[in-house]
Amino acid sequence: MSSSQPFEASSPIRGKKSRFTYRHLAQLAASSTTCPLRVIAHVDLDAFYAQCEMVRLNVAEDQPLAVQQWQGLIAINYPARKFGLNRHITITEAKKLCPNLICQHVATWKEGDEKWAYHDDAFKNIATHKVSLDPYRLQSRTILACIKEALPADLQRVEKASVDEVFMDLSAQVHATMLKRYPELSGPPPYDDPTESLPLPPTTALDWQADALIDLDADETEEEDPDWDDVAILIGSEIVRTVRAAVREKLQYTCSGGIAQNKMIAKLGSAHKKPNQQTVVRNRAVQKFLSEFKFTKIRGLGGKLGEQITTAFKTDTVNELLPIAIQQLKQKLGHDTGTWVYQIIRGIDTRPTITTQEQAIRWLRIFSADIYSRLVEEGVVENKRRPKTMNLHHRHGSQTKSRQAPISLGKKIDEAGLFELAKTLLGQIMQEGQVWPCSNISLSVGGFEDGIVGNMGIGAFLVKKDELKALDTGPAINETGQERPEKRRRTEPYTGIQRFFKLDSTDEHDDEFGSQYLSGIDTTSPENADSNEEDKAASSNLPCPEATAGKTTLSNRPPRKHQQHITNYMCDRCSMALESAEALQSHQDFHFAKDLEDEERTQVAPKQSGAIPNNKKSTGTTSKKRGTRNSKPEKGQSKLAFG
DNA sequence: AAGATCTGC
DNA sequence: ACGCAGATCTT
Repeated sequence: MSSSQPFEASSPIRGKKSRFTYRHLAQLAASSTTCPLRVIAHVDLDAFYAQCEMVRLNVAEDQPLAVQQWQGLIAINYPARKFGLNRHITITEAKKLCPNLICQHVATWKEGDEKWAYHDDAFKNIATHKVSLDPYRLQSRTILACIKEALPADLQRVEKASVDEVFMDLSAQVHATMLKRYPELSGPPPYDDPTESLPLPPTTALDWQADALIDLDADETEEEDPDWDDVAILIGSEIVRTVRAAVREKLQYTCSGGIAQNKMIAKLGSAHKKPNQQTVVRNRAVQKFLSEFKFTKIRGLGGKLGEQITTAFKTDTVNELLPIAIQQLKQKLGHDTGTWVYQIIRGIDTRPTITTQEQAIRWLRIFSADIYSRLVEEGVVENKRRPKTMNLHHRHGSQTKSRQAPISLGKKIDEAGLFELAKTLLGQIMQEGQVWPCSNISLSVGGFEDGIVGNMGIGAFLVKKDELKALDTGPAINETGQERPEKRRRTEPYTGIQRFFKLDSTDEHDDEFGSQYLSGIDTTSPENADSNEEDKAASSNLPCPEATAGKTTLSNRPPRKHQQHITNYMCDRCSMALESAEALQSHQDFHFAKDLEDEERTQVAPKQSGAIPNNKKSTGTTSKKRGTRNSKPEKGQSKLAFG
């Protein structure tokens, strides 16, 4: 239990203002990922496989039980853990330590059977049986449905993170509850100015009930009045308690919860006290909470990257990593990874998502221009090389989708054509189910072929789309009835396994294709290179048969190498890309100020804002301005940052 | 699309 | 420390 005391009721301190504004409140309603009031919960089933078996076999709650897979144990319930059992001991050791233990083998498919079943003798039939985890997946689905049922249909945002974990963005629901409980928040902001501070919450004691409450950071005191983020997270905690009670009552399962401002902290929170408890990590407690961890506990740092950091900085604790300057981190880990680590150990795990089709299309315009400029460098204009397919990747929560399409033969490749094709692919992705908010969208072209110098004349423009598509995969004859040049045909993927020419491959060296393939464009250009010498050596002068543009990288994973990283912060109003959340915020405030000015001048609220750099009707203009990859983008303009 | 590798459980 | 599955990366 927490050692902290509950808040004392006291009168509001006059003259003090909330740190939050009406804009923040509106962002909360919209579940904006950058909202400082945001409430995220992580719910984790306790020893999940073991609980599944307990429920299935209807054994007593305090009965020690382990789930067996061949000769090993893959799950131990909490009663059994009291006997010192863990996943790495043998069955015999386990039984010795806990004679009363139930060892239940997982279900298996028996050779020839039509369905999996629980076989008593499975553990000695490893040769003829195959493990089935289907029972757990089925339970997982039932539990997820139960969780969703416990939340308001119109405000819920539930994301399945794994078979036994769920993230919930409670922001919208918390917002609704706040308005109900504190009617003073419902009114319009003073002067209709969303940058106005909210009134402070009344300082009646916040009732944290039985939650494990993480102590506040050293420089914070409980005596200070709570602000709205404390209220929001408290409401979130109430919701989580309700959800857990529903799962417990309807399905018998216990789970643990973490409530915090972002996914990373929420997940650490749910693991903090188990089983059957929930932990609240208030914003004012994040630093203290985090500093006590080994950073290898943080998602994404458990593996090679964590090892790399440990080696580089001779520590595995968050505390000792905190004083390391961001430049140092960048130097040892690369620009993107360094930046990510710097932020993640400070509990910062929030990047904006793409929330509308319009916003996605604005990115696609940028990506198309970027890819086109790379293609120009590749000699696409001179028909030296030509990509055959375009691929659009998309991510919504944990769900990813991708669509690809052939790039019409015969047609000249240009920026507008690429953009149109990209939009078509986006349309296809949007046709099936939930799409927004989207945490990752990326565009690539691939399947490069060397110089097509055949007679691809005016006839190409007279062929319908569908016919072109057929030609793409069909016989090696072009639309004018001519056979394709020999060189072209030889690069077709006959086998279904893709093969690539080296960029600089020649007729004499065709047989080497694929040997030096590198996925993703080499972004380690000299002027932007990070100081990882090994990487530089590996990537310089290597062929780049695939051009990828655009990653709005998922915030809860470290960035990857060899992937171009595009500034994630784009203004909704004018498509301008900014370097940071702070920059975006002040940029938007600029819009706001300008709107007010305009309003005063004209007395009529103009809906249109000022500059729209990327929405000019001719994409050609912007692409010229952006120029080739060698020209550094101007500050404040749409900008590509290279990792 | 298929195989390889990484990661977490 | 092992076996498995899902995600991500490579080809």
